[in-house]
Amino acid sequence: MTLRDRHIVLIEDDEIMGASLVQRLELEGAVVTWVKQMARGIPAVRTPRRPVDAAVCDIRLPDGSGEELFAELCRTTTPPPFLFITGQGDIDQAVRLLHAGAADYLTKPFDTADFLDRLQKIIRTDGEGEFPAETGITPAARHVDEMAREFAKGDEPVLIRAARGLGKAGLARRMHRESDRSAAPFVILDEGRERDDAAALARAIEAAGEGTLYIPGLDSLSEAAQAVLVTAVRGGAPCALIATLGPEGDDGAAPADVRDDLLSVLLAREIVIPPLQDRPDDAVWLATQFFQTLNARRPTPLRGISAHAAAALRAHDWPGNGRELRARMTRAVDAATGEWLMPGDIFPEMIAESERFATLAEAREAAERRHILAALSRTEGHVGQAARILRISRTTLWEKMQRLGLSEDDD
Amino acid sequence: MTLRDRHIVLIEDDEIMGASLVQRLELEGAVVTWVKQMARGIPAVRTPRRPVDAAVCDIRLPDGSGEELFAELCRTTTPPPFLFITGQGDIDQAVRLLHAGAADYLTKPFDTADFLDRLQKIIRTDGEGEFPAETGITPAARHVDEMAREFAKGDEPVLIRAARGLGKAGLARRMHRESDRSAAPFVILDEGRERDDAAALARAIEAAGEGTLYIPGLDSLSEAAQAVLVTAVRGGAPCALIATLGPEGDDGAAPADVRDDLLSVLLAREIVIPPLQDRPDDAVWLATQFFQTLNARRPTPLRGISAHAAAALRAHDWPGNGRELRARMTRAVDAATGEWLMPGDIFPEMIAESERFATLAEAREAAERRHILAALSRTEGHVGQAARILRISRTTLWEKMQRLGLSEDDD
DNA sequence: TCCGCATGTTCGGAATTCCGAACATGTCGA
DNA sequence: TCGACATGTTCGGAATTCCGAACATGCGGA
Repeated sequence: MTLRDRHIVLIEDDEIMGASLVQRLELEGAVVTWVKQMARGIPAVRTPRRPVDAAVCDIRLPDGSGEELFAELCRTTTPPPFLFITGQGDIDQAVRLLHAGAADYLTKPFDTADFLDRLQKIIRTDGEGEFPAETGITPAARHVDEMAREFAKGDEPVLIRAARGLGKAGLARRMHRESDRSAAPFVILDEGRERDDAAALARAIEAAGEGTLYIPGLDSLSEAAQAVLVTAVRGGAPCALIATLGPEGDDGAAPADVRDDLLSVLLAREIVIPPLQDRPDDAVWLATQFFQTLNARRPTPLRGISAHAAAALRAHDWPGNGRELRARMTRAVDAATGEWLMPGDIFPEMIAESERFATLAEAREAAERRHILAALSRTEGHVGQAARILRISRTTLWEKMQRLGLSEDDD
Repeated sequence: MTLRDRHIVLIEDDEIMGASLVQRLELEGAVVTWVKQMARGIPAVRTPRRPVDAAVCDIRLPDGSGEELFAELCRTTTPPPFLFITGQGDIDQAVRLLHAGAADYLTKPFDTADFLDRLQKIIRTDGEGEFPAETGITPAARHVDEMAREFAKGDEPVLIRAARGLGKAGLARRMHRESDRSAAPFVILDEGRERDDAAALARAIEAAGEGTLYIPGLDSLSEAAQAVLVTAVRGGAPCALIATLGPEGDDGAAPADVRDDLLSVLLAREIVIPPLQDRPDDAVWLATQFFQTLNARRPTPLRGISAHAAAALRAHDWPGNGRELRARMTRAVDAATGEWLMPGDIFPEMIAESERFATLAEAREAAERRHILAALSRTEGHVGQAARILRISRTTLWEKMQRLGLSEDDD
C-alpha cells in the first residue's frame, strides 16, 4: 500500500505532464485534485473538500509562480507538505523554499519512482501507533478483558457489541490467541459480501477448521447464510465463532435481521465494550500508549503529556473512539512545538477560532462555497439551474466552482 | 404616542432636507436610518439591522431614482410601506408607484404636519386588537377566571403567577372591576422603581384608598418596602392587594426575596395562569378574537381562519404567549392574500426558507455583514483595527459599512 | 490651545469580477 | 444516427470593487 486514499493537490499547467502525474498517482490509489493556475491552487489547498495530504506544485504557472502561491498560503494558513517540481532548477530558490517549510524540490525531468518515493516520505504513511493489547485500565475495560479471557476458554459463540472504533476485531484476535485454538487459523468472513454469502460462509467455516471464525456485521447476513450458521453451531462445527453486529445492532437495541434462535445463542455470551466517552481514564491511558510509540520517533522527543492536555482528553466526547484518538495523537505529537504536549496540539480546533480571525475574503469565500453547494444540492447537480436560482451567469458559476474547488474533478 | 420606537429608513440626498426630516422624525420618537444614495438604500431596506416600519424616499437621487430603487426591492422582497417625496410632481409616476404598492407620494415643499400624519397612517400604529375579557375557554382558563371572581369578593391579598405575556395586569384590572371597590382607584405601583421604594409604596397605598393596589414584581421590593407592606396587610389597610412576581418567581419555584410571612399570606390566595402552550384551544380561541377585530378593518375581509392555520396555532409553542399571538395575528390578517388565513400567513418563517432561495449576492452580503460586525465587536468598534484584521483597506471597510447599513448612523 | 491619532468621506485609477458569445464535448431519446 | 439540451471552457469587454491619497472633522491629553 502506497498512496491509498491520500488526497493530493496537483498544481501544474502543462497538460501532458499533469495528465501523466494524475494517472500515475491514481494508479497508486491517490485521490488527485488537479488545478492549472496559481489562483485556483490557493483555494484548492486552503479550503479543500477533504483534507489534503500533500501538494505537488509546479514553479512556473501561467498566472504566477508556485513560490508565490506557497508564500501566500504560509501567510494565512499552515499548508500541507509541498513538493515543488520545476523545469529549471535554481539553488537559491530551492533553499528559500525549503527554509520556508516546503517538503521537497524536484527538477524536471525526474524519475517517477523517485518522485513517488519522495511523496510517500513526506506523507508519512506509517506514522501511526498500534493499539495496545488491553482494552483499558478502568474497571469496565478490565471487565471486558476478563470476560474475553473466560469466553476464550470455551467453544460457544461469542457476540461482541461496541460502537465503531472500539477495537472489536482486535479483541476477537486476542481471544483467538488466548484460546486452545491459537495454532489454528483465525478467519475473517469477508466484509465485501459476495452475492452468495451462504456459500462464502460455508467456505470460511471450512477454512477456519479448528480455529476461530470472526463475522463482522452478522445482522447483514442473508437468511440462507444464517441458516448455514445455525446448522454449523448446532452441528458442533469445530471452529469457534465470534461475531459482531452492524452499526445499528451495536446500539443496545435488538437487531432486527437476526434469527431468534441464533441471537439467543449469541446473547448468552455477549461482551459489550463501552464507548471511550464513558471511560475517560482509558482515553488518557490509551493516549499515553500512543504517545510513547510516537514520541520515540521524534527528532526531539517531548517530555510528556501535560496535565491540561490530560484534562482535555478526559473531557472530549470521542465520537470516533480509539481511531479518533489515535489520529489526534499522531498529529499532535508531530506538530507539537513546545516541550510538553498541550491541549491545542491534540484539539487544534479549540484554539484556531479564538486566535485566528478569518479575513473578509475568506469569510466571503466560505459563504459562497456553502451557498453554491446548497444550490447544486437543490438542483440535484444541475449547473444551469443552480446558476439561475443563484442569479448569476452560468459562466460565473463555473468560474467560482473552479476557484472554490467545487468542480467535478473533486469527486 | 406617534412614532415611538418606529424604524424609518430615509433615502434623501439633500443635506438640508434630510437633516430637517431626521430631526423632526426623531423628535417624534422614531429611529431613523438616513442614506443618501439609491445603492445604499437597497441594502438598508432589504437587510436592515432592525425591522423597518416605513421608508421615506426621495425620487431624484444622485445615482438613480427612488422609483428604480422601489422596483428593485419589489423584485426581490416585500418592501415596507414607502412614502415617496419629490420636488417635481408627476401624476403618471405617482399612479405608477401607488399601483406598484407604494403607500404614498408627496411633493415638496410639503407641510410637516401633513407629512407626519401620512406617515403615521401608513405605519398603522393602532392596528392591533385588544385582549378579551376572559382568560380563555379551556377548563384551566375558566378555573382561573372563577378564582379571580371569587377572590375579588374578598379583601385578602392575592398573588397572580404567570409567565410573561399572559395578561396578569388585565386580570388584576378585571378583579378590581368585579369587586365592591370598583368605584375606588386601581393603583399600580410604578415599575420604574424609585430609590426609596418603601416611601413610594406608602404613597401608593394611600392613593389606592379603598380601591386596589397592584404590585407587579413584588419580589424585587426592598426589605423596607416589604415591611411597609406587611404592616399594611396586618393593620387592615383599606385597599386590596394584588401582586405578581418577577420572571424568576413566576416559574413555580419559591421566590427567594420575599419575607416568609408575607409570602404565606399571598400563597393562601394564589392564581396560576398556565402558559398558552398548555392550552392550545385557548390559543385558537384568542386568535379568533383578534381575527374578528382585525378582519373587520380589512378593505376585503377574509372568510376565516383555515383549519390548517388552526392546527398550526395549536402546534406552536408560544414563547411569547398572548403578546406573541396578537402580533402574529395582526401581521397575518394584514398580509393575507387569499380568502382564508393560512398557516404561512401567521408563521411566515415556516415557508420563507423552503420557497425562497437567496441569491448568491445576498448570501455574500449577509456573510460580509456578519463578519464585519464580528470584527468590529472584536476591536470594540475601532474601524481601523477592524480593517486590519479583515485584511481590507479602511476605505473599503467604510464603503462596505455604508453599503451594508452598518454605519454609525444606525445606532 | 495644540498635537497626535482616529474616523468620515470623496476621488480617480488599478485590479478583479462578471458576463455573453462562442466553441467543444457529452448524454439521452427517438 | 441525429437532434436537443446540458455542461466544460475560453475570450474579450463591461461593470464593479478595491485601494491609496487627500482632506475635513472630532476626540483626548498635555
